[in-house]
Amino acid sequence: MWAHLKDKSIILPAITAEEISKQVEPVLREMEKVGIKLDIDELKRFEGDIEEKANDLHNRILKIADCEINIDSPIQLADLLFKKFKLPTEGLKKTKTGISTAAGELGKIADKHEIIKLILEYRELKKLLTTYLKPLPLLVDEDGRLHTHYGQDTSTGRLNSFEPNLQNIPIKGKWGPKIRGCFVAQDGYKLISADYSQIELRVVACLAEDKEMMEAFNSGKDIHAETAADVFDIPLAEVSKEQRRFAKTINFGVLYGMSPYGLSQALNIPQNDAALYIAKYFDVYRGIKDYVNRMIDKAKTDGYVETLFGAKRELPNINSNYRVAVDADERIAINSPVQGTAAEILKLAMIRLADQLQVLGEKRKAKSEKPIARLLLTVHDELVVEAPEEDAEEISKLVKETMENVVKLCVPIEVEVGVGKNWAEAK
DNA sequence: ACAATGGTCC
DNA sequence: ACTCGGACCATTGTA
Repeated sequence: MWAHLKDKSIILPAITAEEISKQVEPVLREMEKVGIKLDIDELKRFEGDIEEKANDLHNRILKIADCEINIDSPIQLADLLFKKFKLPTEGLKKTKTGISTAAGELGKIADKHEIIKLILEYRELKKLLTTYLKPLPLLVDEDGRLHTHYGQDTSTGRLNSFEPNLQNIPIKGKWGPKIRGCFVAQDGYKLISADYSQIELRVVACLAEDKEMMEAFNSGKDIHAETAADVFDIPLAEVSKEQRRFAKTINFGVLYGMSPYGLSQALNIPQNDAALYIAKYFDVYRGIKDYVNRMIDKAKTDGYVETLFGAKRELPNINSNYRVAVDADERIAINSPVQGTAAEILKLAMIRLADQLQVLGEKRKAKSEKPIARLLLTVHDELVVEAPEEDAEEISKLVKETMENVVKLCVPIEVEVGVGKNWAEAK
């Protein structure tokens, strides 16, 4: 499917998707066994702080509600907001059971009643408590380390993490970095975080062989600003914050098979405007437009699409009579090769890195008893490594080099590395 | 036990 | 009326 790419600037190792999955397997098992240290004392302190705040919010909400409802029940909450308080439901999404109380919907009526802000804040804290702060300490071993399990049974080839999932540890908001900061290096060690910069956009630029997007990656540092300049047809220096934000959303939207409606929702603009931006985007990035059409055609003809290393994704509904099902499969056809190829690049990097760290460990064995650097975590486009303090800077360079050179695409692959005592600091 | 709802991450 | 890719997990409420 991608054979035509391979005789150009792209250089891929001779390995199949199947073989990548097989070879990454022992790497995953070792990472599970090693685990990552959790600073339980620190986590408990945050738990106490947040529990107190959540309780306070809970009390204030019930006082305003002036009745005994369960705030955690969307049904009861909707009754309170839309029946008792008669808040406007116009423009709010509906669910099978009534009016949606999802954060995005409540945000739309946040200025209609003081209780909304309290509910949103309560929800945020409750989430942190029940999903992270309370359960995680129960799962650490006698050495204070947390051992996730990694799987590969996803539809795109990405890795998944469970019991516990360490791929959705908070990072945003006031508390995110504090919680991530509780994932720490063991004594005498540092954590190295290395993440691919815009890997999926770089991949699609290459799969699509889009001249303009390749140029953006080759020339500029800030791809979203470059895209804004291209789409709004202005010099890079004149791109406003707003325009960059738009461009960023469109760039992401492309990877997901965005519709005018989806973009209008994401940007909170009229659907007509969104349609115009998309049209302009595809006008500028002709190659991307062609890629989208090629993937849909391919799916309709063959019933599947595939990644750069040949992992297939079946699309059983692509020729169905139900438009929603067809639309859904079309979006998958657009996204899967991109997401899947990015996943393959990361897994390949893990295989290579594990290998190099192994070699390094053997060399060092003579001099020191200390285990050398070890791979701890993988989060889709990021790797977390634990290395002896004195080696951390050197190892971080090795990690970066390895990740950047595991394949050669038509645009440079860039990896951002950071070193720190904990996961938050390393990012 | 399971569906529905909601929320965290990339 | 509804709509954007891929995961995991908590809670409610029903079966």
